[in-house]
Amino acid sequence: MTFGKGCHLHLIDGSAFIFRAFHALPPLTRKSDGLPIGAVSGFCNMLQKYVEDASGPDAPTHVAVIFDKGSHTFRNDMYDLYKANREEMPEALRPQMPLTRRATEAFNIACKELEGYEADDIIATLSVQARELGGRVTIISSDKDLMQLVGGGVEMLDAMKNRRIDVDGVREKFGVGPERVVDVQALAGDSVDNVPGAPGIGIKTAALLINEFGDLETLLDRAEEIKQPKRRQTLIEKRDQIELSKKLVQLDTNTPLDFTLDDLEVKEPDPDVLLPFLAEMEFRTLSKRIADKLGAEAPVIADTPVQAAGDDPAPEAVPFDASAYECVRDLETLEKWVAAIRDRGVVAVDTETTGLDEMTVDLVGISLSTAAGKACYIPLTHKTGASDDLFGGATLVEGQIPLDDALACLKPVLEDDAILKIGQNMKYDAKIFARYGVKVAPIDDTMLLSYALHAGLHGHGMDTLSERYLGHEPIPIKPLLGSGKSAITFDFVPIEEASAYAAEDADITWRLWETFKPQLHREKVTTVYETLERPMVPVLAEMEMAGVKVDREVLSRMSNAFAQKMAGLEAEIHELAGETFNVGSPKQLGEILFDKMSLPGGKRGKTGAYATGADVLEDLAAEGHDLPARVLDWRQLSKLKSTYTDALQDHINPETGRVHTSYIISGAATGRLASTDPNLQNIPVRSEEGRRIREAFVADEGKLLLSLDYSQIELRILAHMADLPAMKQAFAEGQDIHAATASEMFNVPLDQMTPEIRRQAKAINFGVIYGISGFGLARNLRIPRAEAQGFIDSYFERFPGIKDYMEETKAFAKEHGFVRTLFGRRVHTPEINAKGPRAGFAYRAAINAPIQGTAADIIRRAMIRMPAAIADLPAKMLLQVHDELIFEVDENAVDTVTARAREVMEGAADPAVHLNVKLVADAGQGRNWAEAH
DNA sequence: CTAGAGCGCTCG
DNA sequence: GTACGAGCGCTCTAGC
Repeated sequence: MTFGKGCHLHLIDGSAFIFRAFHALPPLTRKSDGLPIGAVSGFCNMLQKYVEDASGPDAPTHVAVIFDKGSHTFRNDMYDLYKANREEMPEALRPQMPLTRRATEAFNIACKELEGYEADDIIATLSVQARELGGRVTIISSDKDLMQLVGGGVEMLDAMKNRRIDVDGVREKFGVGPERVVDVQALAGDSVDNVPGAPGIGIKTAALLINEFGDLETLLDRAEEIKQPKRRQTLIEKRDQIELSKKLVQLDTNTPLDFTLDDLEVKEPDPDVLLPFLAEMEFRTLSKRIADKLGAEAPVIADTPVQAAGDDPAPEAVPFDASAYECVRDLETLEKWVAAIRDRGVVAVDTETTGLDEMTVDLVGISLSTAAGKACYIPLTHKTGASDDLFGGATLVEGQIPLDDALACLKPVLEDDAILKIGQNMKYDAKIFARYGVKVAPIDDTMLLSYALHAGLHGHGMDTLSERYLGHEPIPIKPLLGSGKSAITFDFVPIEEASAYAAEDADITWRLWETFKPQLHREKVTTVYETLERPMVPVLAEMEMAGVKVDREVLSRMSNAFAQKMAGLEAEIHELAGETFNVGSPKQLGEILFDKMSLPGGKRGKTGAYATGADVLEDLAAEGHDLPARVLDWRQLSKLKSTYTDALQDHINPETGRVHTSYIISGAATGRLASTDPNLQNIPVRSEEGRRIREAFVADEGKLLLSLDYSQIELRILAHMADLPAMKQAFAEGQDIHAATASEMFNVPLDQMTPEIRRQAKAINFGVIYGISGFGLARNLRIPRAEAQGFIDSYFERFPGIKDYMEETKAFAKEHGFVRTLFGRRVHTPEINAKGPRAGFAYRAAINAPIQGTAADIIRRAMIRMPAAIADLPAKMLLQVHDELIFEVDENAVDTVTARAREVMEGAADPAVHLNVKLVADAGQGRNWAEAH
């Protein structure tokens, strides 16, 4: 059939399909030989789904899958940095690229690519040709670069979200019509493709400008007329760069194709070609399904696994469907769910609450899921009426199971040892349930599964995971709750909407569990998950619920004292400046220092503002300038007041009189915890004035605070891992490690050590842990770079194991894309093979991660064993600060607890790892944290 | 008013 | 252009 009026051309962006498939699926391999095949599998499934969906009245008459070919295109000739910061193709994906071409042909769909051109250019050319012949075009892609083609019978279809994008859709995305999209892109640039654009101008501003001036050329010609000085300057100065950007984003509609639209006519797949291909790939489920469709016999695929048995197949994709969720509004229905859970032995659980602070919020509803697509929501305390009316304006919505009845019904399964409860960030839900008298156990946590598998690759929030691994964008909570002043709490969300949202969360959690759990074995992180991640949940939940007592009076007094001092300093600063300004504004301060007073060294950062960091001000103060010296004092007080004495008071729980932080288990890529709301891991200690904040952290009456901290744990780990005999011996002899290092490096006997030499050695020791560089050390010690490099060279000479460790670690990271701690924790370093400064960052992070991560593993092991070790004593573990644990202990039991805790901490590496350096924990005690430290 | 970016500072 | 890993408060700007 000749292409013409009435024809409908579908153009599929093949690369997008492949990458989507690759990232959405676990790393599947072909059973017979282990060839990575996940992307091909996903690609075939997507093609199959496409073919099924594409039938019907709006079916295409012509279709092609378009691929990129080669990494060098004509755009690189215009701009050699085009797509320069693209990550390299993952190793597992490379061999799959040709297979996806074969797959396309096996489905009997035209498969097109052209050396030196991107798929987008071919798509552009074909779209224009089809339009000129009076046909319609649907581009199956979500790539915004293709939006310039929309209009005049050309539309886009985002296959993942199943959303059509027409001219209005483009307008929504870019603020201009398709014909002006390239103008907006030329201004806004694109960090993914490394299109420079105009710095400081994003899509919103670009659209505004284009709409005002009509098009890019007019805008650039009349740039003088722009009112905002910064924009005007940017557009005038960066004109060449903007014009180049336009050429980069403008698609080529005249690519030299060696085929015509007529060649793309839709053809039925040939079973004799397609089925053998699927058999070769060993896609059992898919070949069966397609064989049924084509009315042919499914090919027999031999089952010759090379991998361990118990290797689960990828979960079959069940589409997300909110209408399939059940809203449970009576006890009989809930009992049916409970029976189903008992039958299944496992359930995904999620709670909905009135806020985010587990210690104060109320339970609003519970959702459950027992299979992909099968989920329910149990509304419990949804209300209606005025949410701010404290006098009964809000009333409970009818048709909800009474809270106590529902909990009584669920409690037996939630506490049943034989039933696994899955959650996403289960610590949150477990704490909520605990407050309602339900002790949830045993558990799995999809957030922690992802963390064990993917630390360093991406975040582990549900939205990220769902989009990445399920290809599904969860219902956002924003539209339900609103924002700002008008925001409501979840109990005022209508049950219908709440139900769809909440049940979906449980459904997603279930599917993530199905996706991740089988991968633990394959990726060899089962032990990490089971001994370092999951057991942290109950331990941290206990610590967080215990909280630490904070004396409001102490903070309040300090706050007043700080305020007075600050007022005095502020007056002095204004006096010295000769005008009043906001001392807290780095921008205004910079202008005073470097413009008005013309002090030396005014360096501007990337936003054009002067840098006024402590290092800059210290240099100026050292030259005898009073104003920067006063500002430094003011800043210190300001920090202490706002972040600590003031903000901390707001975190005192009125019921407990204590501060309950929240630890994020998957917060740091290295295995460290992070503390939030409030962060109790950065309470001041280094300055005398700051340290006094710790006096406000107190023990309850009759008790003391006890602190144990690992002495030099990271250097000890380094000495072990890099095998540094001199350092190991110094530790064995209990020497001052920095002095010993200095002695070794500078040939100074210990009894002649000076503080200055020791200080330098200390800086170098830390530098090594951080992935040392001459530049970094020079800046830290404020010495010339060459001198710093000399220090490093002699360090490497005296401790040759260091160099080997660094080289081996780097090589391992480059080969595998991750590094490991002594306990097997993986920390991914995806940028290690990048180009430019990013590689440097990745390299230093790779050096540091095994050291910092091993220390994190060790204290986690100690924390997990601690509750049992002190169970019979009147003591509670309250806080962790990376290498320190803080307890609250009855006065008369302090010595016993110290001994027990020390034993656990010092033996925490055993028996999994035998360190050839001993671990030492120092202890301190007192009425408050300042005394105990 | 609200959201987000950037800066600066706190800790191990 | 750089030391590694985090969280949070303030200012400033853009946009509703």
